[in-house]
Amino acid sequence: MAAHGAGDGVARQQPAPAPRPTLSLPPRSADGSSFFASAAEASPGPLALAGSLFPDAPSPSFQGSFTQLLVGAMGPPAAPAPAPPSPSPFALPPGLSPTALFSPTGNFEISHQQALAQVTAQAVHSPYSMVKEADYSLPFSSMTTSALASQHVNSSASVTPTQEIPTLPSHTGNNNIESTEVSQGFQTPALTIDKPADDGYNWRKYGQKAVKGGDYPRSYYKCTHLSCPVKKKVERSSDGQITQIIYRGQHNHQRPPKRRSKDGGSLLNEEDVSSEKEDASARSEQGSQDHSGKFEASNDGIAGPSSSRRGDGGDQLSASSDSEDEVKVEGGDAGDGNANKRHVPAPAQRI
DNA sequence: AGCCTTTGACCAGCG
DNA sequence: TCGCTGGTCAAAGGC
Repeated sequence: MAAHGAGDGVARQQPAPAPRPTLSLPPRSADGSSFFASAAEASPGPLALAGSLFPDAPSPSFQGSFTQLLVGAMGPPAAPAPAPPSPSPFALPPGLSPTALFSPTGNFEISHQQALAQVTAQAVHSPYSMVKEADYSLPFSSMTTSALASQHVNSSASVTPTQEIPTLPSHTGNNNIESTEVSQGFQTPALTIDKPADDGYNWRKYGQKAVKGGDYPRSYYKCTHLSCPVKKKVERSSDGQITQIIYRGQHNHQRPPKRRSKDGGSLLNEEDVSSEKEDASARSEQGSQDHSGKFEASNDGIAGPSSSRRGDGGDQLSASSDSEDEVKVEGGDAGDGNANKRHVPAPAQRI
């Protein structure tokens, strides 16, 4: 109720033509019914998934931009570590040492600061730590990088790529995909930009709502690509910093070719090109990770004036699976950076 | 001119 | 069955 505001100046009259299908994406998206998971088949599992995420993470291109991210995985001292199936559920990118994120045992060995330090250093390349929500509930002690990141970020404020991880290829051939959420925890920049994450895709915000558990409104974004079903939810902290990003679905297209690299400068060129190539091939095997693996810092994730945002036409997936993948990305900075649910009493009220 | 963001309302699922 | 919450739609406005 409160959230749903009561009166608005816009008296929205609905002719109520026809009951809209739950997920039906209007004209823009063709099938709106379910999130495809074609890629799902290809994905071996979280591990592979993660691994594929950062295939070539360490790339010079990153330097300029991604500063933040990462760290999310560092949890408070006593991480529950529900004993995941395997010691380290996630394959980290070459450049990133696992220890920075998790200890082999599942516990976090390093202290915040340490981790931070390492992470920071490495974060530049690969920011993520993925956690399967289902498996763990890592309380991300946020803050960590944020401060740090913020510094970096500040320099390139407008560029802040925030977190990326477009859509994981899918999470694996999981059986219970229903609500499986892979959460990747990493911190986000202290930046407060509207564009939550520039993963190279263009997103359109289609909604915002104050969720109960969260203090702040959660924003809903859709990939603007024609028939791309990918959506993402972005939660922010009081500062406006992104605390969590949940990707849902997989891109059935490649990243938009052109992306202005204003500040970040280096992002796409090389990667883009190569990524596209890889994409094609990779897609068959991995789904759509390619993008995931690359972090591009571009400031215009969404409103990129330059390229034609829509209509690349790349839809080939047969969207036919109901598996919805949700990938969580946490960027926290809020003190509570709790991964899954933070119990925040006050449901932020929207002004 | 077109796209994106904002924002209230509607709808469905769940407890 | 009712109420709550989350998710999505769609009009209006802005860039």
